[in-house]
Amino acid sequence: MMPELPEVETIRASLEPHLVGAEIKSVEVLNPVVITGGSQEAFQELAGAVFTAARRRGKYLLFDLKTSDGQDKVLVAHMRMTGRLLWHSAKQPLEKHSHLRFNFQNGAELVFVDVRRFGRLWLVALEEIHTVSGLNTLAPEPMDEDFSVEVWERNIANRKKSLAKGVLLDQRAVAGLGNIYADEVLFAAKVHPERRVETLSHRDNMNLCRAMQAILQEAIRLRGTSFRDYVDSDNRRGGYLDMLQCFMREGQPCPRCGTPIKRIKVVGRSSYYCPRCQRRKSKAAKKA
DNA sequence: CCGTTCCTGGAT
DNA sequence: ATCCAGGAACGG
Repeated sequence: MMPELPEVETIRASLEPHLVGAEIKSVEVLNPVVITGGSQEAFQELAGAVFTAARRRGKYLLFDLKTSDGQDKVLVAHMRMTGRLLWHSAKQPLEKHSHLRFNFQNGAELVFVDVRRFGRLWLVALEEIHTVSGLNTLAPEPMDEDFSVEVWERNIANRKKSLAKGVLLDQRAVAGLGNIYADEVLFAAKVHPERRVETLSHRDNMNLCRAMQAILQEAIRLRGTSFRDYVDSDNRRGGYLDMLQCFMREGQPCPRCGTPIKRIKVVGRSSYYCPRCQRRKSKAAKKA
């Protein structure tokens, strides 16, 4: 559930060795509603194409393809809430809510399954990749060299009245965080989810950036968080669940100070935080 | 710029 | 039977 950057990266990494070099035999569009970019026919015309790379950008998966007539195309996938991309080395009966199936020459198959049908697929020419909604306005990767506290501060400069939680979830401010890791980052940086970003000190912003990088890196290492039913393409669960400090821990003692974790709604999302470690007002604001 | 909408299964 | 979860597009 809720694939965020670490889960999407885990899916990418687990798919890469299977997918790269695999030649498509046929594509079955079982439910065209998940196709946002490209037509049903365009997907079916991928027969003969070969996957050449498995990339990730934020929560988007980018699968490069070379068609049989030499065109460069990209299959873009966003899992949203419940999307799954499953690799089967041999044919299997279609499970419920299967929407698209790639059949490969070697007998393997790749199935896109999504109970809630929020997930989206695009098939675009490589040079048209910017037409994928959200991808063109996506902020830098928090783990990349071109991300820094300066970039972060620049990206949040025009939305000073916004709440910290809302900005962490905004893919135009930083790519890849969702509800789980946003709460964990705020906890690690000791920032209240409802803090207005204009009140954040440079030190707060540094702590936030450091927390993003450290938490995402560790979550990737542990293959993501399987909080309900998230699995990677090989049906494996992630190991970060036990590392969660506040998410889904309402009423349980804060790992730092023992104060019971609170749960509130912020920008329409459940937000878990420690009311003692994460003060709503900055120290400077309280003195004034 | 915030609230609403999409969608289904699981919880109550 | 009703409510709730939530990423991102969309509308007021």
